[in-house]
Amino acid sequence: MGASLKDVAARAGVSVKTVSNVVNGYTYVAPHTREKVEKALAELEYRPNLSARNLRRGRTGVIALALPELDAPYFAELSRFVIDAAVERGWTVLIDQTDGLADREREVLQGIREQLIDGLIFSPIAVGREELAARTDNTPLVLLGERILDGPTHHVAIDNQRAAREVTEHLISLGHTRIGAIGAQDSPGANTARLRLAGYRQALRAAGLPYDERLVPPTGSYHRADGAALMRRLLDLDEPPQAVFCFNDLLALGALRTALSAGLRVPQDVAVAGFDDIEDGRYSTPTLTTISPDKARIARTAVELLDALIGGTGRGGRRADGPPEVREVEADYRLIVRESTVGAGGA
Amino acid sequence: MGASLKDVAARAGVSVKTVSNVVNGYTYVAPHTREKVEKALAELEYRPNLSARNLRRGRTGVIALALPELDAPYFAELSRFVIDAAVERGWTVLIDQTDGLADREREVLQGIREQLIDGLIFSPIAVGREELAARTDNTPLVLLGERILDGPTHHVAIDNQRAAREVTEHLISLGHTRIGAIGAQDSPGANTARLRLAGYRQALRAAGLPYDERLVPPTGSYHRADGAALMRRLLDLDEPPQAVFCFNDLLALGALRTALSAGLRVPQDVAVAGFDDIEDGRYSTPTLTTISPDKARIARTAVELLDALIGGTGRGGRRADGPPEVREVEADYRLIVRESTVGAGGA
DNA sequence: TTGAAAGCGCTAACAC
DNA sequence: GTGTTAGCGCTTTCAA
Repeated sequence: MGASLKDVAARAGVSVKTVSNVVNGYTYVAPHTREKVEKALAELEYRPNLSARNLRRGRTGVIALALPELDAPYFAELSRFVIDAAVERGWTVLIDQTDGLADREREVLQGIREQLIDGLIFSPIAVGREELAARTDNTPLVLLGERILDGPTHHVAIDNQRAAREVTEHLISLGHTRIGAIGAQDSPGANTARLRLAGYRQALRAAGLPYDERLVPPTGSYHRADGAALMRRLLDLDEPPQAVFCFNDLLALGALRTALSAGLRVPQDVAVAGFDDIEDGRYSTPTLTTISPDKARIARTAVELLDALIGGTGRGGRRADGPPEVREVEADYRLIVRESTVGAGGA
Repeated sequence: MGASLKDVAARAGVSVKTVSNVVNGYTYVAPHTREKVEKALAELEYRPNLSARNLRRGRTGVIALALPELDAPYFAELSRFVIDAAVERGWTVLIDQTDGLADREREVLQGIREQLIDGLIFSPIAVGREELAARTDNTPLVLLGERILDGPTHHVAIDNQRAAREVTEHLISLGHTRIGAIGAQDSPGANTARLRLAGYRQALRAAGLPYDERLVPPTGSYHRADGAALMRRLLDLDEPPQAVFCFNDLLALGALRTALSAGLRVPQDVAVAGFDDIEDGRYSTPTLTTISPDKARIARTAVELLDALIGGTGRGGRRADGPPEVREVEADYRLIVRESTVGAGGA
């Protein structure tokens, strides 16, 4: 173990407190003393022991980011922004990967890492309203990417239903009347799926189009493989859809692959739209029409909210104002129309 | 702040030590006592304070994973495996995003989070041999994805040069004689780039093909946009290449996009190969020929190595055997031939 | 089998 | 300006 404050104090011939003062940048240290201390600090290569500091301060400067899968591009992109925002405010981020498993998510809520983390940013998949309400751990929590409930939990999300409606309306405006959807889910927690499906149905209804269950095959997960498999099913129907709205870009990229390798032209033979605006969709051929949530904004807002809840900065400072009133922040999004729905010459 | 051992002890009418024994699952606690204590534990919803435990034990159960960008698919996929492997062994993982910046990487090496983490897995980009050697912090370290040097640093990597040679040989075997490369870098740290370029040149030389600098434009970073821009440059040459080896899949996907939207057929007009085998390349059209490093294996090996270096498990156990002799682990990889070099009918 | 008490390294109230 | 000291919550000898 490295040198402690005591060691440094002994070497510099001063008290522990003085060394602490220097280390923490307090004023009122005589220049001469400061110099001596800094010399000792350097010679001994002093590094503060964070465990001790945390124990004393009652906070760790660490927040946890719990999400389903780090390797799903949407979450990877989001994480990058969350970490950026957190680091900017002096926090260190610890990652918890739940794989969308209900048990793991429950563990996260009950605070496996409690006392190690000062706060938690959590993107739930499987867990629903009841479990959130049943939470006993009182580590500050901000929910991400979902409007789970109107309960007592702070969260930041886009309006999934409205966004889904807009995508569907876009497809309808293109003249399509037979529009499939990939991404419906049965599981109880699946809130995103439910909202996006609701938006899709809403748009159909408004346009006087029928809702055909065969065009909305359910899926267990949201990976490319699922999109590819379900697209195949849709194309095998007697009357395949003219357009397909996928509930995320991964599904859409899988669907795209299936359509293209079946020899279909996209969007001429079948149009495809996604959701999330991951970078892949900006470079696929054709490029992907999608909903683009303001990820940087979502991440920043979540961190700021959490920061306010914890009541200070990761560096140990204290906030004057109390916890914020706002508990539900709605983030912006944009519909981005690209080649997969409006063509472009190529492919 | 929650209940402490002392609170529990008071409530159960026993000493702190006894509660500690129960919490830590020690033997030799009378059943009756244990019962009492467990009751108190439950009633008070006791959660151990990790800062205190860490301070006492001298370890935190936390390791850091430092990498350039969480949103680059290769690193996202790798992270997922590193976290999986770490959690399996009782470690919690904290993420450090360096953006490939030399300064940030240096900070990582000097141990910004020292005393908070028991070990570090680091995927360097900018930093080179000297800086690694100059490291003073002695937190156990395992390097990832690079064979930086034959110095004193443990690492796990694939043979980049050999893999690059194999890809190039594959392109040559297809009859191409004018083969470009995208991904060369000038910066001093850029070891991956150097190794992959060396492999490329080696293959050309072995086949008696000339090395043409115009076919190897340098790049600052490894994103899709860079691949797209450089591909445009290659296509604008008087004699554009018949095939292009991109030093990672992101560059390749960008290059693919440029080629396709220029109306070229891939691989008929120009073949494209990548490196990393990220999932995007398995669903792009055409699918991407690439080098597939065994990421799960790399991650697991790195965690095991680190675990051994630290000398115990994250749960606080102790290892009997000393640190391992092996310092350089070479991971497996495979060349995966897909449509972007050998066609397939589609596109 | 259980208890008392020291001390991990640090911060902060208080004294000088 | 600087020093003394208590104690954060936990583990761990050492005694009982």
